[in-house]
Amino acid sequence: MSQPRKRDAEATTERILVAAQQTFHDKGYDAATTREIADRAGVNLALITRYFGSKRGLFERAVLPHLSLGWFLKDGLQDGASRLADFYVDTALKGQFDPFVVLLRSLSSAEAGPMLVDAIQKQALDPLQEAIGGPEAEARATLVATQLAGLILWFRVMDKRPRDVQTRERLRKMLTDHLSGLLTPE
Amino acid sequence: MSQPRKRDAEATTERILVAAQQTFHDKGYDAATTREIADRAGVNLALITRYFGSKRGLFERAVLPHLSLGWFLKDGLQDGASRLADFYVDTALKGQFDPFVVLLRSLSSAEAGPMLVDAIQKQALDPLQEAIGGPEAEARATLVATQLAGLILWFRVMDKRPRDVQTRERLRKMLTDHLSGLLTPE
DNA sequence: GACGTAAGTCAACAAGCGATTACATCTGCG
DNA sequence: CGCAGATGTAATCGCTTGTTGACTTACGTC
Repeated sequence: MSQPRKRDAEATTERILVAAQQTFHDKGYDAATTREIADRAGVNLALITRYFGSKRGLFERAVLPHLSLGWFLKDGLQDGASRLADFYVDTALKGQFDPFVVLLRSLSSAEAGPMLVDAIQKQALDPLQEAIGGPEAEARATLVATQLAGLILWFRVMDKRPRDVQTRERLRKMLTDHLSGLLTPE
Repeated sequence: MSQPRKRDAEATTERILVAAQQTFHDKGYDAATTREIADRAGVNLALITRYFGSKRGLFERAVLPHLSLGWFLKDGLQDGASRLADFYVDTALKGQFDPFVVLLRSLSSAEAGPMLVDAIQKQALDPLQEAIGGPEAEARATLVATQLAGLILWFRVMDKRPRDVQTRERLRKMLTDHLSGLLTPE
């Protein structure tokens, strides 16, 4: 059994990364302060600069790599519509780290905004468009992306997820139909 | 001919309001500084406090009253789908004041966020839901709102409006069909 | 033309921010 | 053991922010 070392750079960077994800999720890039991240990690403020160079460097490692849509695309587009609808309407994530929520809460940031826009294009939209294929791919991918972005905004950022199950069930069904028509040419 | 007065409180407040709309549109609530607003208005910084009490007071008068969907709902829902699609896909507003863009860029703000969420519910979503009517009204209104919010995000905040007219035309048509199905029960 | 008040100006404050510095302490290795 | 480098700490720097209060200037009235 390896005794947990009192000084362990690897464990410390990991604690900082997790604290950073939580804090960026809750506040967005600008409003999240390095002091709060350090406090949540139970770590001295200066260690953020030491291990990640800057607040920006921390953001690049804590958030940017997770913007991929790979978890969805890797299983192909069959059943894609219902899988997306289930995940975004039925699944209630209580404040858990979601990189797309970070994106929505960091749009106004002059520093983080451009990074995020670039990352989501390359990691999410381009692959989705390619997976759809055909001459209408761009239009279809845009509608899928904007519909999902709006739902994340509504449910997870503005916290307006419908209370009653019946409404959610109607929503899930309508959304499934809509996405299904968009993902697979009829 | 009334000579423009050198000292005119009414004109000054108006200049501040316009400058505030532009600045909040470009930067969101937190990132917009009172100094930049004052500069854009060609006005002394302290006048913002004098006329509006605080940055928050200025925001409440410059942005909140414009979140209504009245411009759309007043003509009823017939042709509503194509009117919305035209406006959000075809119309290219170059950085002009759009209160919904301000909302998207101010989500992370602890001060402005709650105000905006509350205002959009009462001024936009509730009226839309009532206009649609029927047992499915909430689900339908939610899908309309999230689809439009996503488009505003994509086109006007992230600046990802498709370049070529053909893609936009496809997009406009698909969106019209989709919204049409949502706004009027089939 | 003096004068009171509305309109506008100026310098400064306290608070919070990211980043840096100099110092203390622990750990692994010879 | 003894020491060099890795790891952690505390204090502080320079900067920007919203807000404030005292000051100055212009306008309308008599």
